Amino acid sequence: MKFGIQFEAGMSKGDDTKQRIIEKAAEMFNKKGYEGSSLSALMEATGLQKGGIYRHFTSKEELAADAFDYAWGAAREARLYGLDVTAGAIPQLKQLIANFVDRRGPVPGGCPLVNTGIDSDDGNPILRERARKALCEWKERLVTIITAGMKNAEIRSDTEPEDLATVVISSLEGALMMSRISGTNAARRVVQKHLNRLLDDLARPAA
Amino acid sequence: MKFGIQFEAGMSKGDDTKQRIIEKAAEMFNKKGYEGSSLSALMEATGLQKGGIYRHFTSKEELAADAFDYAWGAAREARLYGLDVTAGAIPQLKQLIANFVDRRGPVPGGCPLVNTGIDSDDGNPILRERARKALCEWKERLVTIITAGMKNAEIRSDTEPEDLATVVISSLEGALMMSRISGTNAARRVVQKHLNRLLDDLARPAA
Amino acid sequence: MKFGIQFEAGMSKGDDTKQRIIEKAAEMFNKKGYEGSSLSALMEATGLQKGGIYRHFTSKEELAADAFDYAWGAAREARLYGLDVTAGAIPQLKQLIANFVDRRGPVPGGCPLVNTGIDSDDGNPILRERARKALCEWKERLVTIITAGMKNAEIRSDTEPEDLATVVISSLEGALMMSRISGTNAARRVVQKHLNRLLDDLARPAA
Amino acid sequence: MKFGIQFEAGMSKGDDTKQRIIEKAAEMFNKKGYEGSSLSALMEATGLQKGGIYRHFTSKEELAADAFDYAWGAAREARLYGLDVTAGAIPQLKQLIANFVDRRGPVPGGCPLVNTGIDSDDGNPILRERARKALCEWKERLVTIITAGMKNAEIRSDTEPEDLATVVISSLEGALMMSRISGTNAARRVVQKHLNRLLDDLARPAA
DNA sequence: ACAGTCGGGACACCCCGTTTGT
DNA sequence: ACAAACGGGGTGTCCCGACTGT
Repeated sequence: MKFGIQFEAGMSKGDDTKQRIIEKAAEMFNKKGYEGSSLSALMEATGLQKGGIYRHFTSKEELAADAFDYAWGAAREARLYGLDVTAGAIPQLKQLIANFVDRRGPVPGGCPLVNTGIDSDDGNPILRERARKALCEWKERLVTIITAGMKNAEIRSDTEPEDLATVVISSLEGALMMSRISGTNAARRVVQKHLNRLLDDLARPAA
Repeated sequence: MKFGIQFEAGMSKGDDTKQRIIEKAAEMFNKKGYEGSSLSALMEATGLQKGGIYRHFTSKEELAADAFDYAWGAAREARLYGLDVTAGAIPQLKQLIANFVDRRGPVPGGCPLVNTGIDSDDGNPILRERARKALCEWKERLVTIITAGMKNAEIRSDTEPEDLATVVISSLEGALMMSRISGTNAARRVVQKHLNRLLDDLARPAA
Repeated sequence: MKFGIQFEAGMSKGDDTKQRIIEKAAEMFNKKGYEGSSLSALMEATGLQKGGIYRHFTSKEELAADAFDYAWGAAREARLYGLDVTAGAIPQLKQLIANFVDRRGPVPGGCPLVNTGIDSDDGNPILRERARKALCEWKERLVTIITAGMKNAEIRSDTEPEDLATVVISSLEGALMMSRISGTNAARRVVQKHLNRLLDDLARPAA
Repeated sequence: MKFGIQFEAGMSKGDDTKQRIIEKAAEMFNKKGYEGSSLSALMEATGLQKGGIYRHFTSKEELAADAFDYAWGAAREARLYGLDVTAGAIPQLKQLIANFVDRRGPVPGGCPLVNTGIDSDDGNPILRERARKALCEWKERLVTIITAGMKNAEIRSDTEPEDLATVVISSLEGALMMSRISGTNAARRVVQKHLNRLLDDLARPAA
């Protein structure tokens, strides 16, 4: 299964081309930002002409939106990898954290959510809205796991699911950012260790 | 006192103009990124013509570097506000966190460190290096506070100063980013609460 | 027949436009020099917009090179006009000189070879090289005629073909230059007379 | 003795500066042409600021005119070198030709007369006029020598002084141009030989 | 008076995202 | 899907006037 949005069967040649454009564009936008990505560069990357690109997208902004959906879908999938065969909320969260730290999304350039959110936080309301919604859904995903863990007494009952999800996401994304700036992945490891210990604390009954 | 880098006395008219350009540019770059900021927009913001701007900077990149120094200087100062009159490492850290959550730096558009780091993480090596160095010094600042707290037994001796600093920065910057994307400041409050509790734990003697 | 380089059949609309640009540019470059010719002026002359011009040339320098090829091709053709139906080396040379003196090349502004050579003799190595090669081929053309004349005893055997070609070209180009500066064509006539007498001398057997 | 136009005694510091500017400018204009020479480059070459230059000249065009006068004065002096101690019209002409071929004027970049004349032959009427007048005077100089040679029977009486001067100048300037384009000085030598033989012919009585 | 700073507009070349014919 | 053209905007540089301190 692909990322939901994308096609599965009956893909014509045009759809295939569109998908190829999206994949190349996703990488470019994720690495260079919206303004930093030019259609000329995309032409070279795809081997198409401008007209060939504009057949599939009415504007650069729409292309960027589709590219974001693809990139974020890929990133989300990578982060959820293996969760469906993991039992228990705490192990699932730990797995998710490990995925975040270790697995590189198929789209290089860092977390599409952060990149797009920051890149478009002035102007470009379409992208901004997509990033907002993606973040919201992503948090809900964590909340769902945490709530399930609380239901079956795996996680302390005085936990606030929303708050825990927020802390996990903040720490991870912040660590990813530090890693990118500093050029090392030390921050990711440190935060992983910290979060794992935090989860262990939550697993213990309240004192 | 200004941010150290900037002038105080003997400012000729030209220096004054240069400073005005930097301040406007810092805001623009912080909000729109490097590629998204055009000199034309800066012309309008400053009321100067191209020639008037290019007298003071040889290129957009140099201007961006100066603007970053200014913006980051302002942000750091805001985050360290009041720390010199606060006694104790733990109160200092809490004050720093509160500053981060509550005080808006004089340069709108989010944390210059994050913005610049992510914006320039491909290409633009000059900015990238400045962001890297700024992050490094910022972390060292926290490490210094933490180490001092451990020396006078205020903080548990089994704490790793580097790791704690990394966790604090990651969480805060990640929370800021979530706030920007979601449009609320809920994430900042949550992470503040979380970090304060963490610090309280570290203040207790090891069990 | 056009100037060899240019197209004759299968010209698409784009090629036609490109040719139009080249022709206008050739005149501008020949009259105003490389630095003195602006793209804006070319826009006006061609009726195209910036984008329409830059589709066909990646840079001003490339355009200048194409324009030189065109202008020189036209000039050379004008100078060789009628030579193919002229019998004998001496008459051919006289015809060539007359062409030089009387026929205006289709590209106004003087001899493209001289203009380009002098205009680009510092910097602009591409143009400089084209001018150098053009001059070399031009001289060879004269040498070929002279050598043929010597072979069939039309020209004295103690003639140095290279030297004679050099003298002819120097005198003609120098005269053209004097004409341009002084605003009259007296110099051209004088040099024509001089060269014709020189050729007559060479036609006579050595004393 | 300097070139007449320039100062000899009572030069204040300002005049000295002005002269320094002129010398640098003369070289730049001679090498790069009017449009290709920027005041910024001249600032760097002279070590002065814009204001420092514009104190002495009201515009770039006036500066170019003064620079031309200087460059041409220097070139003319070089070409006339030693003529005052040479006896006889034919030896004087040969000396002049030799000077042209061998002596490099103190201002690099080729013959200022040709450069300026061609560079300014559209637009820039001031420069154009100066070049025209300089060429006229230069030819008169040769005519004077030739006429004197005819008066004392050194040169054949059926010679047209104007025509001979035109031929000499055309050949020499044309040869200089060929040398510059081809990068060798072969053309200059060839034309020198040719002109010397021509002068020898004129020295013999008419047959 | 005069060297030098500062700023002003205009324009350079180049490239952008977009639309159109086909 | 492409080739062509369109406008407009990008950064950078130009030449020059006006102001500033000496």
